[in-house]
Amino acid sequence: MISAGYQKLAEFARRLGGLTTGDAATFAGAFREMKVKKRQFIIQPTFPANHRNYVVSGALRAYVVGEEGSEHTISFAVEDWWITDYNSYIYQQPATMFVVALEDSVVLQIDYEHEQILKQTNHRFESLFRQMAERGLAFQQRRLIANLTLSAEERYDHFLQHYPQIARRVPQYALASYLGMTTEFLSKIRNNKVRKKS
Amino acid sequence: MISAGYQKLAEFARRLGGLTTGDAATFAGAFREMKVKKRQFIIQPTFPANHRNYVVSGALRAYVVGEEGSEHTISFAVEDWWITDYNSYIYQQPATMFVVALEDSVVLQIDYEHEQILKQTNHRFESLFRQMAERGLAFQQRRLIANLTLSAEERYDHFLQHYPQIARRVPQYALASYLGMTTEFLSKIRNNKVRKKS
DNA sequence: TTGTTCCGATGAACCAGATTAAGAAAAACG
DNA sequence: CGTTTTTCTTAATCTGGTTCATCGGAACAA
Repeated sequence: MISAGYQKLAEFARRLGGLTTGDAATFAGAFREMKVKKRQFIIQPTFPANHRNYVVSGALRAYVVGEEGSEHTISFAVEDWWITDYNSYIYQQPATMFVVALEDSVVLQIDYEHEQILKQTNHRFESLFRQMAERGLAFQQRRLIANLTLSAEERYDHFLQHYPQIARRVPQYALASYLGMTTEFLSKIRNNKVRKKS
Repeated sequence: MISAGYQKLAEFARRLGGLTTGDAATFAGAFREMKVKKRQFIIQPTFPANHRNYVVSGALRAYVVGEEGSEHTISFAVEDWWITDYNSYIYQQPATMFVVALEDSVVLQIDYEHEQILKQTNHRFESLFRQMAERGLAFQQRRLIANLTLSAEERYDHFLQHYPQIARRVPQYALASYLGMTTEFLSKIRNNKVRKKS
């Protein structure tokens, strides 16, 4: 009996990559399951990020720490999302991010070498990874636009609109640092304590 | 006699994708050359971005226009770089960006359908596009970190360090809006008119 | 159960960077 | 060329968001 996690991942591969059931199973089979406790790290600076992680359940957060010690959230991942220090993973260089579990979670990990083999053995796997990267890139670009274009309050509203589940689920300090503002200010926005125009 | 532009693109494909000389020529052959005059647009909102553009010479700029009419530069592209409205291109939806030439330029364009055919016909082409997307994603992530982590002045210094040629080449208003600040403030930074700490 | 540590709320003082307005310099153009 | 348009500079003023400091509650450990 295959775990529910592997089935979710296989379904993901079938949906996005158009893989056959057999190929999807092969794909998922290259991953190994890992349980992560709340507050446990799966990626830390200095060490290279050796895995790409598919989230089966729970929630994780990637962040960097600035000069003065302030944390800046780079990404969240909940069920059916992916997370890693992408820059570290693809270039196989030391990570600059932390990736930590916000809740007890289950992830499926593939390591760099296995991923290379997968991509070489089947054109469709290669295509799947390409699509994941392209979607990630498009996502990042949309986020960048939001950051450049919107005010703090608008960024929060925008996030709420697009990811209401996540906004409710992650701690406020994590969301604030994702949106590029302080916890205090997000608190004020949430409680409507910000002077509005007119 | 093949134009110098096609040779540059073929060289790019050989270098990044590890293509044979023959494959690289096939790859480059799927593109068509286009001359773009300064101030000419190659992508505009409403129309879908039908092409991925490789810059042979010149410089281009992608930007969005916010509510109130302010421009925000999303990316620059000079020789040997790529540019398009990625979100529009991969999902084949109406563009939200403008892409305009900052100088008279020459670009090589491939349209969406031709790209799909390329990817299907040769695993190595698929792999090349995957790598381009991955690098783009890693690049975006580094930029996001810089935006979240650094002050306006630090962002400028950081950019200068990494892309001194571009900083000198593009108009100041374009650079300022790329770095997420006003032209006026960038002017102050450049002329050391910003109050420094101690 | 009682510390202890973490997390969010609130308010006052402060500041990095925006806005506004005007002119100077440089580039485009006929 | 000279003229027109675009780009850059400077300075005064203003503001969205930060910083700092304090408090209350919830989660957590022992």
